[in-house]
Formats: sequence, C-alpha cells, structure tokens
Amino acid sequence: MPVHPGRHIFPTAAGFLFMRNEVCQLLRDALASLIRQGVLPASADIPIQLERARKAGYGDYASNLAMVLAKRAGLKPRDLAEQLCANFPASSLVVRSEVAGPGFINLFLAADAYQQLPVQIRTQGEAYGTSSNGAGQRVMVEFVSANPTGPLHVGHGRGAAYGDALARVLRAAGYDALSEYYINDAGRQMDILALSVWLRYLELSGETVSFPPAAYQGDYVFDIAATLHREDSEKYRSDATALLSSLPDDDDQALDTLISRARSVLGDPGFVRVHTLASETLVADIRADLTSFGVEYQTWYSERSLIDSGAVQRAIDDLKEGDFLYQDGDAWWFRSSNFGDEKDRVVLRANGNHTYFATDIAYHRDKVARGFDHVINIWGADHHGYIKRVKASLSALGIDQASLTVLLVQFAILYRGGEKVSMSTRSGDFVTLRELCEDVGRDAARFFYALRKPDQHMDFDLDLAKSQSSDNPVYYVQYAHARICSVFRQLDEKGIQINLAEANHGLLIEPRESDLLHKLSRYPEIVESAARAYEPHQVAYYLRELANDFHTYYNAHPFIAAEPDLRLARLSLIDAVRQVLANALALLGVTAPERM
RNA sequence: GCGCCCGUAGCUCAGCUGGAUAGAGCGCUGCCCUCCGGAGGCAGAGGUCAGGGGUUCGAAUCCCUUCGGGCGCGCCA
Repeated sequence: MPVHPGRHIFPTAAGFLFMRNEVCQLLRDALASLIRQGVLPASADIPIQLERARKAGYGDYASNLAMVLAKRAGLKPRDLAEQLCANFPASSLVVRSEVAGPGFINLFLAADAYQQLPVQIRTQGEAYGTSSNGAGQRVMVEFVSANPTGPLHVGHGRGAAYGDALARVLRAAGYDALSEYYINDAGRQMDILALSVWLRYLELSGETVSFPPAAYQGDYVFDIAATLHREDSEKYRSDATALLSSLPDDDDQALDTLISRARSVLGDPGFVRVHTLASETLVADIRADLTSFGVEYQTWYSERSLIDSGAVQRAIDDLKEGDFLYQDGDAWWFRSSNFGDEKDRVVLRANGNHTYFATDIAYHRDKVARGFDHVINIWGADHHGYIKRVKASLSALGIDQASLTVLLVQFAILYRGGEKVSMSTRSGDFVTLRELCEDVGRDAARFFYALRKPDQHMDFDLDLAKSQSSDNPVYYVQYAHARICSVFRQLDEKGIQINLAEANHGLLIEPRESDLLHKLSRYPEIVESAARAYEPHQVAYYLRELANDFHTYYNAHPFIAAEPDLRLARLSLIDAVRQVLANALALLGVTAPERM
C-alpha cells in the first residue's frame, strides 16, 4: 500500500486546497487505470468535478465524474462509478470510497486529516478564513449614498449592512476594497431642504409662515433652523408674507419659485450659508448613524466637488466633442440609445441646470480614473432603470462597461403591528436607522439584514426585530461565542492550568467532533464563495450552522469534567470554534461578546 | 403596454450557479440538566418548489408561456 511520506496536512493556509488537489489526483489516477483497461476512451479533457459533500453521510468529498462520463463509456453511471471505486488508488488520505445515489462517488478522508485544524486556526487567529484570491485587486464599493436631506431610515439600513459586509468579505478574500459614500450635496432636493430650513428659521424669527406641504417636514429641519437662528440671529429675516404670496398652484412649481425668491432675498452668500449648514449638519448625522451601525467608510465623496472642480463640465465637453450629445428643445441629450438604453437622456436642461445624470457621468468616470480595477455600486431596486444610461456613458467616454457592476438591493416592506408602514422622507413619517439601533441594538439589526440576500424582497417586522427575544438568530450565534468564553472563565476560576499547544487532537473521535472540524474546515471556502458571488449572507448562514454544531456538541459532551488529555483536546477544539465565530461575525459587522 | 427583481412548509427565509430523500428559524407536539450559561439540545408533524410546456442521464435551479406580487419607464432625484 503506497503511502505518502512527507505529506503535511495543513502546512499553510492552503492546506485544504492542497488536500483537495491530492484527492483530485487520486481520481485522475483511477480514470487513467480505466483508460488503460479500455473501459474508457482516452480523452483530452476530462473535467474533474469535486465538491464538498453536502451531507455528513456523504463523506467529505463527492464527485459526479461517473455520471458525466457514463455516456462516453457506454455504461450506466452507477456501474462506471463502481469501476472507478475499484480502481481507486490506495491512499493514506482517502480511506474509503463508495457509490451512492444515481452514481456519485463519495470519498471519506482519514480522521487525522482534520485533526490539526485547531492548531492551524489558533496559529492564524483572525487571519483564518482570509485568502489571497482577490490578488490585491483594487475594488470600490459605493453604497447608501442617500441624499443628505434627512436622517437615514431603516430602508437605508439594508444597503448599509449589505455594502459594509460585502466590503469586509472582499477584503477577507484578498481584495483591496474601499468603501465610499457619494454625498449628493448639490441639486434641487438640497435646494428644497435649504428652503425648508430657512422657512422654519423665519418662523423662529417671529414671521408667520404657511409651510409648503411639499417641503421637508421633519423635526430635524427645526433643529437646523434653530442652529441658524442661534448662530446668526436675525441676519436672514425677511417678510414672509411677501415671500409666500402669489405662488403657482402646482406644489413643485411653487417650490421652485420659492427657491429662486430665497436666492434673491438672501443673496448668494446667504443662500449658500443656509444650504451648507443644512448639508453639513445632515452629513454629520448620517455619518454618526452609520458609525453607530458599525459601518465605516474610507472616503466621503462630494457631488458639489465634482461641479466645483469642473469635472462635470469636462465630462459634458468631452461627450460633445465625441458627438455623443445633441441639442433638442433647448436641452442637451446624451445618445444613450446608441449603447443599449431605451432612449436618450437629458444631461443639460433647457433652464441651464444639469441633471443628476450629468454629475453621475463625471462621478463614475472619476471613480475609474482613480485606478480601481473594479467599481461596485449598490443601489436601491428603484434605480435599476438607471443602470443602462450610466454604463452607456462609460462606453462613450472610452471606458469598459464591465468595470462597473451595479448590485440592486430590493426594498424591505416594513410591518408594525401587522400593518404595512409607509415611508416618506418628505413627510417626515419614517422609522430612522438610529431608532432601530437604539431599540434593537446594532448587532441584531446588522444580523437581521445579513440573513437576507439582497435581491430577495424582504418583510421587515419591526415588532419582531425590536422584541430582543430569542427569535432573533444573532443571539443564538453570539451565545455560542459567549458560552465558549464562559467555559474558559470557569477553567480559570477552578484554577485549572492548560496549555492548548499540548493538545492531542487524535482524541477527537466523536461524530460531533468530526462534524465540528468538518464545519471549521469549510469556513475559508465560505468566505471565498461569499466574495465571488457578492453574497455576505452566506457567512450569516454558515454562522448559524457552526453555532448549532457547537450547541449540540456542548449538550452532548463535557469539556471541563473530561479526563485531562481529552479535556485539553476538546478545549482546543472549542477554542478554534470561538475564533471562527469571531472571525465570521466580524465580517458582518457584528460583535462577538464574551458574556451576555 | 415595455423592462428589471421575485414567487420554495402556516409565517420569515436558505438551497453552494444542473445533482442524491428540497433545508433552517419562528410557530405547533413530545422529550432532555445530581455536569461547563436552558438565549441551549433531541425528536415529530408540516411541501404539487405559483401553474403548464421544453432542454437531458438528472430541473426549485436553464429556456418558453400563463398567473400573481414589487419596482422602474420625466428637461425628478
């Protein structure tokens, strides 16, 4: 029986990859035997598909090789599988192979294949699960980017949780990922906000104001107005009666009229003062909310700066230069229909203002120019119609459309007391992200979002999320972590000295122990898969499985009360579980508490 | 009307890009600590994977179609 002298299990982080390759080679050897025997025709490309067995009873790895090749061999899949098993080389790694189901070959690894895993995990610590698959490629993830016209609401929470987790997962998978928030601090909505603040300020100054229904109603508008009044007293006071007289009937037209009146009454510096105060206050609030939600950005990028730097004008000029713009009805249109969009889009309005699309063109061009290998936008699903025109603009500017990926986050429908909650920023009727964090806690909220894949419509039950009951699975996972920490505290209190480095993992022979080891070994693959598919929720589901395996183990076997050698091996195992729980929770922006 | 997303247990959701007897949480039923944290464990009941065609060794997964839901289709953002 040939053995493999010098075979090292888990010599490096790539230990399991190494092992997997070895298993592949064994399958290839078996194939070669059958080809020599004339059972199979010699073939140039025989794809070896080897996957982790999906169930415990199916061994460690499974291959569908026999089913794929059955036709070429002129054999039934199961018969071919039998022959492959019969010709499987002897190995110290794969101790058993069997045919199952319609023709799968299930391969069982030697028990000791996993037994050094706790050592590897302890050695790598926080780095266990990370890889260099991304090869240091620079990726930008832009997410949330809500208009600073109000505080973030729970609708933004989903994009925030997803984007932040995605960035963390990408970093763990070896990408150089940067998170960015694009601040829409220019444009009409911001003008409306500035107007709203000024009107509230006029009220504070003693003017009688009939507040336009289409303006921003939220309490935060009063707060900003109060700040303005406190800092600049009556400097911007004006006769409100004249200001609000003879307005157009249409709400939107009335707002535009009011904005232009505000500009002329306040003058440019005055309007800019109100505008800037409002924008800076809200951006600071948004930032604080995101920070307490555990979301960190590397960069905050201002739309205003694109206008001020001339980048928007340059983009428009370049598009004109390339004949990608044309004038129609006093507006300038971009020929996006040349690039697959349904119709052309306006970049410069007849009134001389540019559209948001114009700044977006400059923004995306700028992103790519900053040297990212790949740019990811996370948008609300209501923006999907916008994707084609942005991509079209990239093409027109000579940039490969493939450098931009837009990921859509579906809406969450909020329920409170079994009723749908309608949300409107303008009316000020919404649940803020801050309220959610205060009521539910950051960890529960983050995990709640993380359990949903982004393209799935989602029902968000506020009562359930706020209940802080065991219904929320985050406690289940955190409890596993706290429980392990508690075991080690108990050890301390009992004065038991241990040295995990001396553990003999060969003693870990219980089925639940090999289940745990098996699960731990899968973690790096989960991270890799979550990064590749842009699906951090895979990590959340993995966490639940790992926690479940641990709780089961905990109920079935004693740690401290076991014999010293066995105790040491088991403690080493659960210490590895603790490390992986902590690593995976960190990817979701959730804390791993030592006690609860 | 056209385009995008979706439809899986009573409810909320997974299902590793075409594989094995479709899984988990909650809820329901019944069990489990003289022992390390019961925010725990085990077991059971519960399914026409919206319906119908097609592709092939094989479909919840891919294609077509019908039905149902969400969201888009502005010189709004």
